[in-house]
Amino acid sequence: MKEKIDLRIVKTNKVLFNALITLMEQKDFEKIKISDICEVALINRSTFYAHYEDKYDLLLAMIDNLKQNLENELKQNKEENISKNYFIEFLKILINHVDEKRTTYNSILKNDKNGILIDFLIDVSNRDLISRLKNNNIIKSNIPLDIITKFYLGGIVSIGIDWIKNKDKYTKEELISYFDKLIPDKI
Amino acid sequence: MKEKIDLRIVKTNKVLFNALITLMEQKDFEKIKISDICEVALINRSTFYAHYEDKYDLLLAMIDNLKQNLENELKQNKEENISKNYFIEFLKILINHVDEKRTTYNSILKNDKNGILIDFLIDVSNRDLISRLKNNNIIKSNIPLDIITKFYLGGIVSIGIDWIKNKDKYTKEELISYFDKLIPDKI
DNA sequence: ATAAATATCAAACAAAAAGTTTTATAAACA
DNA sequence: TGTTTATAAAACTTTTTGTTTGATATTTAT
Repeated sequence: MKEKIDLRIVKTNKVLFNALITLMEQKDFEKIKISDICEVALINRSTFYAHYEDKYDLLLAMIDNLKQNLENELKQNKEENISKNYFIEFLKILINHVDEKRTTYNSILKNDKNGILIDFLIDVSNRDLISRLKNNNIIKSNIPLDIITKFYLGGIVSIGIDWIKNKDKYTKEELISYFDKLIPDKI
Repeated sequence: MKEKIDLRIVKTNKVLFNALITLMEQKDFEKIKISDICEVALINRSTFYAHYEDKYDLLLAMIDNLKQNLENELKQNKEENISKNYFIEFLKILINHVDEKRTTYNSILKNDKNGILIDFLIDVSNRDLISRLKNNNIIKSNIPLDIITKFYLGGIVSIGIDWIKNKDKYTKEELISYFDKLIPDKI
């Protein structure tokens, strides 16, 4: 089913991802040159072009990789842990995931690439959020469901962005308790 | 107090803004060349460099211009109309403003520049939102105020983005009623 | 209406970055 | 161990950026 990928390719991708993150911490995405990336990654420029069209292509691949990591962590938890409060469970995993990869997320957000992040969060969290909102007044209030989910996820991402940018402003536990209060369960 | 700006400069700025919007509808911001912009704007490339450092500089100027427009519309309304429900009033003006400049906002959002938009909205709407949230349970729930405002504004922007992208999915009136229901007044 | 100021244009230029190609080498695979 | 294939190195072309010059046209101010 899943083909083995040449170790060299895996390695090259890794150093490219790391180089991009490092550079995005230092300067605007727009100002980063492909030659900069290769220099930091210690690979040849022709090798870069063998894998990616341009730096934007590389960025998308990196974000896709992040998403896969998160999805794996979520799947693993679903198998082990069967709690009733799916959404809070989801938020805990999300927050831990982001916390562990804070540098990466920070560099993405610093460069205004959060539209991509919101889409991916919506994709990944929709079901759990809906399970939380079911049976409450909001969901009965004839507002379309996609509007409701966009609203709460937008709010979560907005706070999340602030949290990533301002490390140690709030603890993870505080964050979860805020979300818990702001997103209606049963009213 | 305010100095007169040479008509030629005003004109150049206008065609540059328009050209950028036109191009952002067609392709990614990253892929737009300064020579493209000048070609569409029908100005010389050296004229571009006389005004802006690069295309990002131009984008920021364009967004700043939008913000000033919105602020003027808000100020005007504040003088004419003294309603008690400041925040809904604010939302109405905001929605009309965005609707009139839909192409512009759409092109900005398509290109993942919404981080900038959220900051500017927070800047522009904070007071009215807080006036709405005062005296309700949320604000008494010992969640920091900036968390609360970020949450609701993030939600509003997230829905707004969807609305701009999917024209005519909901009417302006529906949109306002959704916001009104989703953002607690008194509970 | 005219003079002075200045923004734009045109064209040529230098420099930087992107992107391609070839061959040799080294690493991974089977 | 032999075969495959990714990477490196280096030279090269093309594209795009950014700057400079002087001539021209437009705007402003008198």
